[in-house]
Amino acid sequence: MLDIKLLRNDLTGVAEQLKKRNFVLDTAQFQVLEDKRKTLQTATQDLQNERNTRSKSIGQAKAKGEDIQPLLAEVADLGDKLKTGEQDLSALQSEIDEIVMGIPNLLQDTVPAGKSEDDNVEISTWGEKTAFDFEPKDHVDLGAQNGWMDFESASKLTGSRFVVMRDGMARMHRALIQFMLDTHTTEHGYKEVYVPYMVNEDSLYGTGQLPKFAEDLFKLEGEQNYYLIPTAEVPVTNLVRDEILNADQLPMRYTAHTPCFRSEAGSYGRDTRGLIRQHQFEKVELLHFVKPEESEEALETLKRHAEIILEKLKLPYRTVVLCAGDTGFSATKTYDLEVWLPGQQAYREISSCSNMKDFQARRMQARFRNEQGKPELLHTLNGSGLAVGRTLVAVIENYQLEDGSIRVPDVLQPYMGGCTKLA
RNA sequence: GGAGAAGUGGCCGAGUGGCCGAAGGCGCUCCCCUGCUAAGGGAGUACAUGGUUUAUCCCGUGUCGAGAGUUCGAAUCUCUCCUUCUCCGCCA
Repeated sequence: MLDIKLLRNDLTGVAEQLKKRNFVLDTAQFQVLEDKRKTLQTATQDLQNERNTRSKSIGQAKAKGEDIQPLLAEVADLGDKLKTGEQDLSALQSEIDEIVMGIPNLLQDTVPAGKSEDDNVEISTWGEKTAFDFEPKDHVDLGAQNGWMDFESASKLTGSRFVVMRDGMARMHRALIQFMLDTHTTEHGYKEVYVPYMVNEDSLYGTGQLPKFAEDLFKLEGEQNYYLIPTAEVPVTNLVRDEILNADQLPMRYTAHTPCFRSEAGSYGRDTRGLIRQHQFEKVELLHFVKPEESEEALETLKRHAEIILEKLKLPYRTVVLCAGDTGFSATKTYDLEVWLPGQQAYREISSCSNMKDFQARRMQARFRNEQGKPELLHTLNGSGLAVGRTLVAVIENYQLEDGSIRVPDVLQPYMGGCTKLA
């Protein structure tokens, strides 16, 4: 969430900046609620003050053995007045909170204008689009051999947008996870964490999936109100919720492999073929917790760590910076890595790296002790390093041979017992 | 799942209705003393938030696991919930 003080002091400025996102902030409504809040809060606190002062004098009088009956009579009607005041204030406060929680983050100046993904700006490319002297197949056709990728069985077991993988494909999928984690922990300085795949509502509020994006989540039945995680970002970022870290603990870098569960409501008909858009997929996530002045550079570092995975796998890709209209709710700036898929003759998103600055930290009260010894909100960043299922798609499409067999990338061979080819 | 105990500041820990935002200790910061080391003395040190402020200061409000209640007044009493620990049971 945004800083409420910023909204109070510069409401029109904030509204102006949000236009870049096509987000319309009802400033008049906010102003009215804020004015009411100010009056009501001051009045209520005055009443509380009066109650406290009087109660104190009753205590003192009683201690001296004086008659407190007259004093009690004076306070008689205070309680009711106070109660209504407190209730009204808390109702008003929730109304304001709901509005503030629904406001997206402000964008960095370097984010290009634009409405949709068509306006994203390419900033770099790596590798040549893989050339074939035959007609390359897409991953669904390649995966159909030997039952490597079996969508029919998955739909029998569960439904659409799931997959069963077998044999070498399942092994390569697992190898990718190990390879990514090992690279990040041994070469990029990340700490590996294992976290719950179900989280409570507080965690989802902390990272911003709630209250606005509940329809994207799988909620479990039962009394606990747990949700399946849509990304490791949720449990890992919430590790610092309500914590005050020492400055020397920053920067903190975590990597985690988790499955991710997404309802994909609203994406009916999109990417229905193959592995691209599933209800359940694996992801290796990268997270940084940093001091505010370090976060913009940290985004470059994090993005680079994700790029290196693609380069080690020798997969051609490009990096784009998302335009204003395509940048996610909590982010100030996002880079997407898009890998080349010969089967689709297109670049497809395989990693998304974002700097949330203090937007999540404020919701979570995630802080560190600064040089003055005062708690200060830290900045959070996260990115995929990488989405495993889509990486598998990229590997098999780019490494396919004419007979449908698939070469194993050099860096994966040690993770597959030296296997060099899936056939 | 059954029985019991407990949750207080960065940490440990006292506190059973008013003088408690909270003793004491540890840690940390500043100062003094001490010609190394070791040790000693003094002061300060929770968070959020409202008013005011560039910021501090100041004044107020809220917060002792969470929520509700009793009361003029709750860390303290009552209820519900959550979490942790111990013992028993079950179990990958």
